[in-house]
Amino acid sequence: MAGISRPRGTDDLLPARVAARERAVAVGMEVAGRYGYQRIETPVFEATELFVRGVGDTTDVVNREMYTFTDRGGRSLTLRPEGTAPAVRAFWESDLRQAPLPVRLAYAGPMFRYDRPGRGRYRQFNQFGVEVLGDTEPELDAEVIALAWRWLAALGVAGTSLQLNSIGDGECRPAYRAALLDHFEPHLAQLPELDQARLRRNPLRILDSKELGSEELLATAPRTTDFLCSGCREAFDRVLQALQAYRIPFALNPRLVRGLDYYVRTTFEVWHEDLRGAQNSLFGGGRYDGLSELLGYPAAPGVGFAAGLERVVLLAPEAAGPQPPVVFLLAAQPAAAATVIVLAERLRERGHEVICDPGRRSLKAKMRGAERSGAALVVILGDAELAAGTATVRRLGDGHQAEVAADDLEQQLQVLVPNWN
RNA sequence: GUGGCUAUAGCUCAGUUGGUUAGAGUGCCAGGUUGUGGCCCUGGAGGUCGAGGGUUCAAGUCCCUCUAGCCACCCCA
Repeated sequence: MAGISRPRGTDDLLPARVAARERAVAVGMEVAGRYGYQRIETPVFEATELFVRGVGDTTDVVNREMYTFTDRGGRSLTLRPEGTAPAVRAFWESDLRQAPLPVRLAYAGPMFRYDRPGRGRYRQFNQFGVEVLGDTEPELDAEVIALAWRWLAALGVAGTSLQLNSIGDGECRPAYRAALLDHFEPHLAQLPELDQARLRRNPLRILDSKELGSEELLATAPRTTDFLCSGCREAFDRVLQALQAYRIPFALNPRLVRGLDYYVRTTFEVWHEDLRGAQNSLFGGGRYDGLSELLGYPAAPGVGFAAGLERVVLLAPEAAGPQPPVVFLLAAQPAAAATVIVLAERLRERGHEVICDPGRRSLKAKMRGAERSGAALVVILGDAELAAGTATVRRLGDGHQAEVAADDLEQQLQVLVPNWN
């Protein structure tokens, strides 16, 4: 087809899919509200520096996936690739910092990453996420996970598994990193090229390698959880205990490392069996106690998660909720057109959903239109009704039909459809 | 960013070894006598066969480039 098509990796949402996504967000905000989280919105673009410093300049997100541009004032701006760094910035720039800690926040909105598109992966995608700022209590990690878990349950998403790990902090991670390097270094030459590069750039990343040549070495590699310092060890134990109290099943996954640099201690992802291969991650998150300082602010520990709404919606069963009854008002003859419009407006003012067809098409065509619109009732006005001051009301479905006084239309409609609201 | 597969009406797809005006189902519009939907019947609109080049007497069918989607990798949501 000629003409201009939408940019790669973007999508037009038709009414049914808009409704599905809005439902996912609404349910998420409702569940979050029950845990005391309040919604915020931050700009879609931010200073580029916010992500370079927050997410980390060794990450793919920053290296090659950012939509960065210079505005007319010479500032380098970036369409946000994630929501955590903006939330921390907003915390410090607003009076949230004076609120009692911890601050519990929820957000939803579009994110942008210049990645190669595929099923469940878009260049503009939507996330729902929460952040808890200003507190290091490990039970908060479990709270965030619980909230996310309940959200999926409320949407009817089944077949998920919670993958959990602790990657330590500034105190114990250097020792672990050294042990990891010791383990792989003697065999460096035999490793696939990709994994050699990983060891150089970001050693932890080798843990989620899927390269065949590394399998054996990975199986015997040291585990993050064996190197935790006492602080991290105790915190992780408390997370596990809290999750048990929440009755949330989890799978310990010592090879779960996350791609963003700011994570410490708890990391987690939720996987789904039907999302094959690369895009099996429904959402991910973790603790990021050092992020605030990376951004140049005072310390503010935090924990949170972000979920990909496109992937969640892909797995959520259709919610075919009860549709409000719709009235279809039509003119049988041109003379009734004005009256049809007047009556339609009167019903709309009272909150009813009304489709109006005062045009010149045949009655038969209009009736077919009414049928296909999904309306519950048709109101017909023509020469006969005008002369008598009445309206003909027909119930689609069973074909019941009645003549009612036009002035009394709304009340008569309620009689014909008992559960009218 | 790497490799592979795919691309024909709004949608789902046919289209035989390259050969006349490219089809079906569904959807859409209109009719089947005068003011009535669903079922049925009939008719109509709608495609520069993703875009651009090339080979050939002849290309939807073969070749190249580009674009987009899907799969695997990379990475993540």
